[in-house]
Formats: sequence, C-alpha cells, structure tokens
Amino acid sequence: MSARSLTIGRLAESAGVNLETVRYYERIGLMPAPARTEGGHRSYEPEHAQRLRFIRRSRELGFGIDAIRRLIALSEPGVQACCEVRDMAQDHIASVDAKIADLERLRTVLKQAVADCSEGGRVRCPVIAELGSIA
Amino acid sequence: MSARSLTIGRLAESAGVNLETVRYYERIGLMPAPARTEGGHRSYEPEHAQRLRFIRRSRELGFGIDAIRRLIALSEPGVQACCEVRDMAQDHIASVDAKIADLERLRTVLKQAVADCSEGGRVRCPVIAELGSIA
DNA sequence: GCTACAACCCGTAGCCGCTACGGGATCAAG
DNA sequence: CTTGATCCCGTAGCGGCTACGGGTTGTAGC
Repeated sequence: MSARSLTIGRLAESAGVNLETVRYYERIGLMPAPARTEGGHRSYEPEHAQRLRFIRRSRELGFGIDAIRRLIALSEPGVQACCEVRDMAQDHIASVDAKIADLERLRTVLKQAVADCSEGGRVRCPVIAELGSIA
Repeated sequence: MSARSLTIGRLAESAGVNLETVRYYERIGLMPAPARTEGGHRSYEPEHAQRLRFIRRSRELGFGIDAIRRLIALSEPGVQACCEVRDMAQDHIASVDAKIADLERLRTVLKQAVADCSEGGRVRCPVIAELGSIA
C-alpha cells in the first residue's frame, strides 16, 4: 500500500466523522469499498478522504443521504450539472425555510406561555394551560 | 360502556393523530390502557381524548416523549409545579433557538452558493465547490 | 337473523442516520 | 516477541412513529 494510505480510524478522524459511520457509509454504498491489507484492514487513499469530507459537509448543510448520492454523481468531473445542483440546493433552502418558520412559530408560543408565568394571580400553570388548550 | 365512550379510531381522529400512534403511545406507557369491550376492542372515555390532545400539542411544540411524560405528571391537579414546567419550557426554547441558529447559518451558506451560480464565468459549480471545500 | 363490510385486534418490521456492543483478529511500537 | 491499540464483522438499539398482514369483532341494512 502507498505511503499516503490511511486506516479507517485516521480517515474518520481526518474528516471529523465517527469511525463506525464510515463503515456505515460503505454498507449503504455512499463510500466506495476501499482496498484491504493482507490482514483484511481497510486501506484508504486521499481521494476517499476528500469524498468523506464532501459527505460530511453535505450532511452539515442538511442534505439527506439520497440527495448526497445525487450530488456526488453530479460532482463528477465532466458532468454539466450546475443547474440541477442549484435546483437541489434551492429546494433544500425552501425546506430549511419551512423548518425555521415552524420553529419560530412554536418558539413564540412557548415564550408567551413562559412570560405568562411571571405574572401572578393565575389559577393554572400557563404552560400547562397552553398544552391542554382545547383549541 | 358509557354513551360517551370512543373507539380507537374516533379517538385518534378527534385528536388529529394516527390510529397506530395511539396504540404506540399505549405500548410505551404514554397513554393509559383503556377499558375493553367484550370482544376486546379498546373503549375510551373523554379524558383520554383530552390527554391525547395534550400529547399531540406537546409534540407539535417539539417536546420529546420523556419530556411529555414529565409534563403530564406535572399537570396532575394538586401538583404545584409551575416553576418546573416553566424551566422545562425555557430549556426547550433554548434548544429551539439553537436549532434555528443552525438552520439560519446553513441557509446563508446555501443561499450564497446558489447566488454565485447566477454569475457567469466560473469553472466549477459553486454549490459543489462549497461542499467540496477543504476548509 | 343474517350478511356484508368497516373497523378493530396483535405482532412484527421498516423508516433515517447513525451509534454501540462484543468477541475475536491484526497491526505497530518497543 | 510481547503488548496494547486498532481494526474486523454482525447485530441491535435509539426516537417517534408508520405500515403490513391475517384474523376477529362491531354494526347497518335487509
């Protein structure tokens, strides 16, 4: 094996990913099966590390596994796919926006209930009342 | 059984919850096991419906199952637990805030990459470049 | 009363994206 | 050559449901 090759542990560490996660990615076909040493240990080359960083960054940005599969295919050199990638990113932004809006709505409700707690003279806990409301 | 009792289907519908979810909540001890008809069908009373709505509303606001267990215990009449409930709600608000901040960060990154797409003259797709960046 | 069919029963398996466990094999440093 | 870190593999678990399938019960109409 080449001087640059990595064990799974080093690969995982270099990409900031759990070791078991790398094996998981291999099982589901997101990472390619690497070469093995005589004893059966996985032996990775630098391009594996780059791919794993790509995957990790995509996960950080909230893409799902299937989306990442497509992004990887689209990132192959020679593929003219910028429009498709942009569309995927835009779809994803829309779903992120929706999630943010959801969270902000519920944040408002929670804040209000907690604020009501600070005012005296109520019969029931305002948070509980909010949860139990027959709206 | 009383005139007001409900089948599991009606209960689920009245609370806006999937029927299978009700049985799931019973399995994990979040909903009490109701009375049964002679034939073994579940028979719910109105207080079950209220509890199920409480659970659903709590889930909508993002509380986890264990948190809901605590909220239910704290909402029993006679329990002076407003402070604890308020603390739970405040913790939860903090985690919602963190989630929102995360999403907004990644939204910014995605938006920028997509915006870069609209400018000509680049060699690689800017979205792919962002994902592959060796940061 | 009888038939049809909706609604229910239960157990189990699957979803996503990991993470953990355990018992054994291999690798590298001293 | 020994030791101890690292790796192997398969399997099971997490949260919070959802779906499936084959069998039983409830109920409305005739």
